[in-house]
Amino acid sequence: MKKEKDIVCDCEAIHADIVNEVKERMPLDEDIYDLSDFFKVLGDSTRMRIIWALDESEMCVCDIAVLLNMTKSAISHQLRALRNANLVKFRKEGKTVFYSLKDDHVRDIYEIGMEHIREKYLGGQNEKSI
Amino acid sequence: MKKEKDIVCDCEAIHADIVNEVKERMPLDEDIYDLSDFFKVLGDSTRMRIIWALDESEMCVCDIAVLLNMTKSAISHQLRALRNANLVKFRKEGKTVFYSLKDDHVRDIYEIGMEHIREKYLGGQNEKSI
DNA sequence: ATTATAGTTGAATGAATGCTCAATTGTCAA
DNA sequence: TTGACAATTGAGCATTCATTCAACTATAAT
Repeated sequence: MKKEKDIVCDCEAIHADIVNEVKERMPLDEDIYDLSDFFKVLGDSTRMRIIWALDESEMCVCDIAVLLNMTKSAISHQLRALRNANLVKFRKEGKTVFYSLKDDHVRDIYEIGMEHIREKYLGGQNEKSI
Repeated sequence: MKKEKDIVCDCEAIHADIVNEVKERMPLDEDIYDLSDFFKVLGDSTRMRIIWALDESEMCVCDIAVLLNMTKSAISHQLRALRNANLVKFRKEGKTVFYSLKDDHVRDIYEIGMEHIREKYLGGQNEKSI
């Protein structure tokens, strides 16, 4: 543990007024952590493919594994992450477990994400010399 | 044309019809990677705090470092990630570099994120898995 | 009970990643 | 030029994380 008095930063605030003002408005660390943890779940291509697939249709673990050409174990691990993030729900039917998206938040979110991605290339602010 | 020979999964598709149907609708891998990479940038608490701070006010690297109690180097590294993700822009003024948010997408995105987080605890029927 | 299948879990491993440290660039002022 | 400061960069290190592997549970059929 570090002592509170330790100066972590190797500089002084250049604009102390702005820093202090922003500091007062900063949200709780807990909220920041929750939010970034949530996005962290979306920040993996395997989980994103699972989400995309479940947005098309409810599917069992085996189906997803075949679809994505991965092992059931790998899929199951990632489904747990999605469950913990409250992004998917499931129902059991015999030996089979069917997963599906929990709500429409995910759809909204990756639509905005795609919008941003597209603008990144359309707006071509740099290195797009046409 | 594709044989099912190169299947890595340790199982057969239980519902082949659904799998094939979803497979046709799956987006390009490249789009999936771009999208998950985008969310990956938001999936870190330091970067999320920077974004939140820049949403309040334009700031220089040193200000952000003091605000978050981190080194300029650490902040600079993360700002580069945010630049690469097209989330922030900057302007130089002498030795100082001022960063700010590039557009309103970020705001929209973390508002939806917060909405999801809140519902997670309100509706929370997800129990701990042992 | 035995066998088979669907799914989960924990440990291990290799890759990805965030921060630190040291060196460097670029700018301003004596 | 010299020194100081803002900022960037690359290497090294420690931690995190996704996948693999093996073992395990649970359900169904014979």
